Amino acid sequence: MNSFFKILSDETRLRCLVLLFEQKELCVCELMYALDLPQSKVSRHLANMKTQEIVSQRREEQWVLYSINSELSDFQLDIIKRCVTESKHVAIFEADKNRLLTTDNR
Amino acid sequence: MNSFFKILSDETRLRCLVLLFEQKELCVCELMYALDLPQSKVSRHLANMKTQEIVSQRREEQWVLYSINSELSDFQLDIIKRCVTESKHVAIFEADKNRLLTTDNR
DNA sequence: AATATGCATCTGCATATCCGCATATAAGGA
DNA sequence: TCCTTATATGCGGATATGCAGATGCATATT
Repeated sequence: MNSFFKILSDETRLRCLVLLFEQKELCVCELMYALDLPQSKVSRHLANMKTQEIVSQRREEQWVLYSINSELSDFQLDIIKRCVTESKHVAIFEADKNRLLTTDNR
Repeated sequence: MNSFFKILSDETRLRCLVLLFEQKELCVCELMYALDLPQSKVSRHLANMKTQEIVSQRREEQWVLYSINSELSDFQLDIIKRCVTESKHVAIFEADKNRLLTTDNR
């Protein structure tokens, strides 16, 4: 149970999850633009979450699309949903969403 | 937001919070019996959570009674509640509760 | 072929976190 | 005052975590 919170305890990972929850699928480059963070940093955290089976990957042409793992437990999903709700009152998350919408999609 | 998850990401702290949520107030020695962990470890994590204003303290004679801070945000409280629900399906948390009930109260 | 792009991974480093042990402090009672 | 119990904390060591930058590699694109 606490290992799931370890994932959420890093700001970068939490920001990724909030975006992924709302957007279904995002590639690494979309996430790095939205979060305004270096590619290696974003990629590393996604890899981490993939290992912990919090997100899934699928390749489409040159992009790797990440999404929330559809097999998360109700518990995990409830917590993420609650974070998404909460994120609407938190500036950094709103800024992420704005940047995401104003980038050319890939 | 993620700093709250950092608190929950440690198993000892999470176990403390689940017990505190259900029992209103517990002293350090009750918690160390329930969790079966050394006093310094329990005390240190409680001090940590007090600094982060997740729990409160009050002294009663020789005991220091800890409780969930009554000023937590709805968000924080929702998450903890969800953990308490989840904990009913997780062995280690149930074991904690059993030990707590079978110790002489202080 | 040469170049660009998207992504993953390794290295080296700094810092944070957690722990046990020993000791300090505080309250209560003999 | 001395002892016991309850709690807090300083210290040192082990481990974990996070980061930037470089590199590798596969797949476009020209």
